[in-house]
Amino acid sequence: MNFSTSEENYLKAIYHLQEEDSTVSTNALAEKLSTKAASVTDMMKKLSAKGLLNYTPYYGFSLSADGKKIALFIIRRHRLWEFFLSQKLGFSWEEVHQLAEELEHVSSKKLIDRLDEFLDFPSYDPHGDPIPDSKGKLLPRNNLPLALLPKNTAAEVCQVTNQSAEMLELLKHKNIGIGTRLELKKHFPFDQSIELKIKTKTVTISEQLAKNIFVTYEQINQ
Amino acid sequence: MNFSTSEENYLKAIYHLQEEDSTVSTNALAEKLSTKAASVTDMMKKLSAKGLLNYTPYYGFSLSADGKKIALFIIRRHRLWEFFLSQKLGFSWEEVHQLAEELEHVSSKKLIDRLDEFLDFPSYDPHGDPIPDSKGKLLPRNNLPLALLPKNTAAEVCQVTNQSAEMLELLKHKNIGIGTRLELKKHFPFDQSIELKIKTKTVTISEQLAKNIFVTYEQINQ
DNA sequence: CTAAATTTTTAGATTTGTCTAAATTTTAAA
DNA sequence: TTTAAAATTTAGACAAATCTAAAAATTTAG
Repeated sequence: MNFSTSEENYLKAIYHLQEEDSTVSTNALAEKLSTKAASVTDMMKKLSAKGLLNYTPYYGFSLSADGKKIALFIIRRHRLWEFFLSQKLGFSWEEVHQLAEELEHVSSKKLIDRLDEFLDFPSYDPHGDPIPDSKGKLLPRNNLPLALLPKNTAAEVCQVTNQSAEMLELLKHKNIGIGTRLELKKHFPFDQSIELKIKTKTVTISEQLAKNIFVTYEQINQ
Repeated sequence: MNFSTSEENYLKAIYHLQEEDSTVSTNALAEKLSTKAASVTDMMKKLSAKGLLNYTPYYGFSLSADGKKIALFIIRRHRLWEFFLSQKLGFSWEEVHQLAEELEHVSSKKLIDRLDEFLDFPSYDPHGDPIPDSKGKLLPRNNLPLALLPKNTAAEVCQVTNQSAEMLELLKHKNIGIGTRLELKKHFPFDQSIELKIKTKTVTISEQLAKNIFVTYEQINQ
């Protein structure tokens, strides 16, 4: 099935509002989408009829299993484009979102899967939000300050706080960005500096820099 | 000014039809866009009112200077995306067009200029059609079989005829694709093989392969 | 537990892009 | 040069997505 840009925007907005509250109200959605309550009601009838929503008039709505699946694919497209714009085209994190809002509606699955591959299957977008994989699965967001990463464990940079020009310059020089895969090798108590392995190289990072870098790694099944 | 997807498609179609005939008829445009003559007339009134067309009812239409400029920017977006899809995501030349039809309507100038830079400012798309530069200028299309390129002249691969898997495998091995910059160094009459310089490397090409590769180079101002 | 306030839905209108069918204009042919 | 054929435009309708204003349902407060 194919959806209009407008339908997709509604599905995505409902998904995000559901992260806060399991049921979404007409007004909340209208505000999120900068539209009017009456327009929301109209669209809710439409999405309900397509089986994407659980909707009881006057009592709010939530995504059905189908609706949730579609929302995750839209979010996948959005976040992969954000990653591309940031990593490959050098856009700043503020610019990336608006552009991805447009690109996300190009819906070819093959295109998105190829883009994913081209980007080396990143798990997190430039804002540190997880990117659903090609089956719609999301990694849990378990961001960890780099300094707390267990040693010799494959991890991925998923968020970088502080976006000052100075810090970005330093990160660029060290070839570290969102999606960079690394391992923590050594930790020196004297100045809290750490040594990382990135691909085959060894890189040293100061305490100040490490504080601003967050990583995730595959948790061992418990 | 901003244009709807539909307006953009009309402008682009008129531009292409004008390459054949300087004036475009309602029916020709309707057929090109798989729509009805009445819809075309409606849109022509709209584009006329915006000053993008020269339009005399019953006598066809042509793009105004403004309309042409906009059409060229849309074509720029289309062809840069085609180049990206082919070179970076590995799509075949048949698949590329349909996907670019959607991507071309994302209209941020900054995005397209960055994409252009990322792709290293290619002059030709995967079909060998010239890509307008950021000012809307098109290189003339002066495709030349690789074997006829003057020696020691910087040139760019702009078209590859024959898309058999075997040939693509060979091209890939030799790191040759649309946009590859090269110079002809030597030509051996014995077997008509040629030697090229690509970046800093020397590459040998058989007569059969050379026949399928077309290049352009900057003509000296005459 | 009623009445006011709030939220949501309905009714009816608007815009964009499209369509069919009818009317008009141009072109071509006898 | 008149008339039939072809091309184009106009008129009127429709679907999608939106809006405003009014009506209906729910919530909250006294």
